[in-house]
Amino acid sequence: MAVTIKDVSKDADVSIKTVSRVINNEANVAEATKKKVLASVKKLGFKPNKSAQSLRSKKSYMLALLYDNPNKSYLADVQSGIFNACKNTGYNLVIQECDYKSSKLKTDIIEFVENFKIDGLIVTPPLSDMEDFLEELEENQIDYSVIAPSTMNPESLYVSSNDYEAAYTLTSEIIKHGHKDIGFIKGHPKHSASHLRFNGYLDAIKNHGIKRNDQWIKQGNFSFKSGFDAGVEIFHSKKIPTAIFASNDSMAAGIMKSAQMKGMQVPQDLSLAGFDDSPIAHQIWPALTTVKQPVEKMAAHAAKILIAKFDGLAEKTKSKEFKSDLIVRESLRSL
Amino acid sequence: MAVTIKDVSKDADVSIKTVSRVINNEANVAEATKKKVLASVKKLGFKPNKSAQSLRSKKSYMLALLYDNPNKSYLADVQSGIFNACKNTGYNLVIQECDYKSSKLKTDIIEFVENFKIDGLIVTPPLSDMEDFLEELEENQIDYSVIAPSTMNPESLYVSSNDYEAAYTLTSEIIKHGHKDIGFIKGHPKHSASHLRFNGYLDAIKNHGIKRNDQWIKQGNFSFKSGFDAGVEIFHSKKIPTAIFASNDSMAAGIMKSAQMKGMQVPQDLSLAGFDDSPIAHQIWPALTTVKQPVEKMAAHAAKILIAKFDGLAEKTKSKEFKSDLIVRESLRSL
DNA sequence: CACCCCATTGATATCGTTGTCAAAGAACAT
DNA sequence: ATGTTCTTTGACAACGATATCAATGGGGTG
Repeated sequence: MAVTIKDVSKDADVSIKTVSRVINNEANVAEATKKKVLASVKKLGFKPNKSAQSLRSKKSYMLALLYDNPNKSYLADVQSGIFNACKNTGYNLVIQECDYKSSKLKTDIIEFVENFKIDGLIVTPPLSDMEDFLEELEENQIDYSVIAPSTMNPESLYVSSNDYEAAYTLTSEIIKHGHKDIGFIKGHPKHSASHLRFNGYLDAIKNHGIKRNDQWIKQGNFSFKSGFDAGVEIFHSKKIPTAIFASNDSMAAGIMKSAQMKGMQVPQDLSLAGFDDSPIAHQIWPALTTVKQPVEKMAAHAAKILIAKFDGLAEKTKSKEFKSDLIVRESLRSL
Repeated sequence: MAVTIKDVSKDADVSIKTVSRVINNEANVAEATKKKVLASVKKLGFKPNKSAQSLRSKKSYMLALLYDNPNKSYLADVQSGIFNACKNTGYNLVIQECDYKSSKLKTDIIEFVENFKIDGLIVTPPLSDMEDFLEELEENQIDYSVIAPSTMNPESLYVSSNDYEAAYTLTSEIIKHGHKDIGFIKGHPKHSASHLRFNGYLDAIKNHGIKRNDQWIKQGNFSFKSGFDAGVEIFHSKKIPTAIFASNDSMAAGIMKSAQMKGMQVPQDLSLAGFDDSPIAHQIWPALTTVKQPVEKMAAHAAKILIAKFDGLAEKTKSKEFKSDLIVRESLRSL
């Protein structure tokens, strides 16, 4: 049989409430008592029973990750980050796949949270961009932390990245390499990152005196196929750009494939850039110039601020914007 | 406040124990009583409190997925499969990253299971190949279900795939395309799938009267880089094979990159085949000939048989071997 | 010295289920 | 009619923690 709080209280010769106070770090416990209790805890190897804690305190010590069909490597990174943040905190991670288009989304999630007494949610794009969904959570007093939200409410918990600046920088880099005819593939319209990246691109070409050419600007949805299709379309134009900036790496890889199938060489005939630095960026040849976001760190931080809130340490850990790094690889050449 | 079993018992005018009997589908409840209770349950929208159930019955209604740094898309597929199997069963999924090399692995996992009262584990490679680890689980009476185990113990719960046959078939297909000089990149030595695939290759060439050439057989570890390195090595040989079969797609992509960097064209100068049909297989050009395993279905089945065991339906859902599909794409050409 | 205050501690109720065990009543055999 | 067995049901304890609130005692104040 496992060690219970009762065993500890007997061993340390105090009441069970005092043991409870110690393991919960409550105030007003004499230093000597605390030491005595902690010694017994260690000696007996006592671990509080989660179910009992949960039942009494209405907390489950579980966070849930909400996602909707993201890029697989993105998901893995996010998970990994959260996982590391949870380590040694007593919290655990439950994953929950959602369908952002479902009309039952809100009720399903709320029911899930109530049913499992989930303490808090970590919300990823595109769910993070659904204002009404987040509002619903607030109305139901569900705590959450958002990764890459579209509007950064200073009241709420979030982590964001500098998508706009990074896209601006990358576009400038392409221009510095001598390119003037630069196409752009937009990301999934429901992701706020898509618009940020697009605006970064637009402002960068504008500030460098380059006119926007809508023939070279295509709508994608972050999938490989949408990039491939966009590439096929662009390569049908009379004039072909010398460089294309895709809003993520999968789409850039799609363009590369469509270019190569047309007999074009990257980067000799076409320079390419992506975004995210997902595994495929360096697993193809030539490797993609791209922007690396610290996804794992961001996810870890999202978890940390949520846990900090529960533990009343909100002051120490706050919402934060993370910086991305430009990674220049072979797919971009100088003209 | 949420509806409790007490509310239901009052509404249905029975004791709480009877309500408990009904919601747990216990025997010896009169049909009329059962109906009455179920009506109240529905009317009040009663959902049993997981924490209380868990505390009293020592079950958590949680499965844990154990994995160690797998291919990201594999992980996502496995998760997705388990997730679907859990839907509407009342079980949920917790994920647990492990380090198979850690000396504390066993104790860590056992502690984790006890701490969170995890009902059962789903074990993926390479953990599924560690006999002593699985034995330790049995000794501690921890229920588990294994994905792709190295030895298929009919007593235990597992799902497997026909790695050997698939590798044999794929190799035969390469031979049918006229290749006689066929290299092979082995997978991670701790994964039983690596050996199965290698043996499938070996037997296929042998049965077709082709002699094994160890210069073209390299040890990899399933990573892109290990494939790349193996490619570099092989292309340094005096004689270069006309085709290479890599034990997974990442390594095949690595070889492709190293070939392309050397100025070789795939499949004109070299045919390639991979295994797994991971996203990269069709995101590069030429797309990889490969073998597709129904990973999601396998994972779902692994979860199902575990849950069936808990619910006493073991007879209905059993361990099972899944068949893989050969997918021939452009990376393989006829000589 | 009497008084109050505050820090510390503990006895006991409580969370919402399931487990134990016994009672009540129906069914059947003697 | 009586005894035996089986089905159905409920009263109450138990799971292992936290919450409430009152008791204790040391220290400061007038």
